[in-house]
Amino acid sequence: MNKRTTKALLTKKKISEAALRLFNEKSFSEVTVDEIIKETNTSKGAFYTHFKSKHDIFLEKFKEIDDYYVNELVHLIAKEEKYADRLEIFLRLQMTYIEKDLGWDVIRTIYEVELNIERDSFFLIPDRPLYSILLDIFVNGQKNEEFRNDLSPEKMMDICLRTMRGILYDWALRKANFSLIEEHGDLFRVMIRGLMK
Amino acid sequence: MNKRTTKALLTKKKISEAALRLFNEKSFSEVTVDEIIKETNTSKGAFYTHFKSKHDIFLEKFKEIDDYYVNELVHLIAKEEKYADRLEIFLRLQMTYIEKDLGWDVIRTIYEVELNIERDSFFLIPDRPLYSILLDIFVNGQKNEEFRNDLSPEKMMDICLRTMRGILYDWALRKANFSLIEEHGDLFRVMIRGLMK
DNA sequence: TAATTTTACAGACTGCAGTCTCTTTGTCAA
DNA sequence: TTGACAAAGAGACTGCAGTCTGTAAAATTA
Repeated sequence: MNKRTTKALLTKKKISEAALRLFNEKSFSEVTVDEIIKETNTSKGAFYTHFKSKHDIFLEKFKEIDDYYVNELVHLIAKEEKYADRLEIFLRLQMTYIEKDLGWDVIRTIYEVELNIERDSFFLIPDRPLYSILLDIFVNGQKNEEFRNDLSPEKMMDICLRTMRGILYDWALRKANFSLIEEHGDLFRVMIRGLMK
Repeated sequence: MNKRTTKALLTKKKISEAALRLFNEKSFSEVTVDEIIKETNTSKGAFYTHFKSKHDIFLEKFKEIDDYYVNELVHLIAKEEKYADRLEIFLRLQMTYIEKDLGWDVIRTIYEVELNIERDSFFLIPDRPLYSILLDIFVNGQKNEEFRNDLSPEKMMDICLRTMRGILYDWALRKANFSLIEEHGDLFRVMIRGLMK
């Protein structure tokens, strides 16, 4: 780690922290890049050497949190015997995390940005830990004779992901005017019932 | 209808038609407002007296199509005896219409724009015919003892809408790299199974 | 029919994300 | 040590959606 890299990393950190703080104080769309660089005494050049876009700075942090948190969840569900229970608890913890820690504006922004054509998608990265956790549940839940086996585990994971995206999209759309924690259960229980033997 | 109004309506139509043609030729995001007004020999002033935004011109047409088509669907499903069958057929026809007639870019654009905070949402308008059709199915399907009755029809409609949004969001996200017509069945059958007695 | 008001429209202007070019300064090979 | 190179950063510039102000002509009122 030489002098130049150290300084560069510091600049990146400075920009990232200021930006995230501002996103939090206002909302993502109300913060401008000019504001961020003014606040940090940097420049457009500095900003765009470190981040591909204004969204990128946001997604980078999100990835970090997402990975960390999802990995934590694995341990919390591992003690459940039934995979259907693991799934239910996992989904509940996810929704709780999203509602309490991430919040509405974060989800709204991510779901909006993911549909931008120019940018590369985060949801489509195949090795998100979220995907392997779900797949594991369905593979083993089928072996355990809990889930139907006329659908492949991959198919079931797709169904589950689409259902999650549906409620999260709706939550973002409605500006969080219902509680994810309270309402996710109805939808997911219907889905799980449809997936069981 | 006086002279001024007639001319204004003509201008609006001219802009709308040119814009929709261009959106179709390229894609929504590749067409600029400047291009539209140049093509139609009009001006920013003209454009923005008739449309609230570039998205608006698009949504206006979409509403029209949506209403027309959804109203048509009512008749096509009315002959089915079982409400669960009505629901399944309705969903299949919807997905077919979306995949064949609307296309991926239209759905992508709408789902993206709906998450914009500044604009008023189309999905949240309570009297979309889509909503009354679904509600009718659940109300009568419950009376008919087909669907479970520990969930209100409104709740069931929410579940159904969220599931639809989930698959459509995913389809838009994946740039239509799977066929809605072929794949919607797995998801919706799981949902319907979860909703049945 | 003259005076006043309204409105469709023209086009200059603003705000913002993102790009491009140029400069400075640290790094590395000889 | 020095000369070539690379990479961090500065800031002017571009492209685009949307706003603002001014104007001509139609509609309305007197």
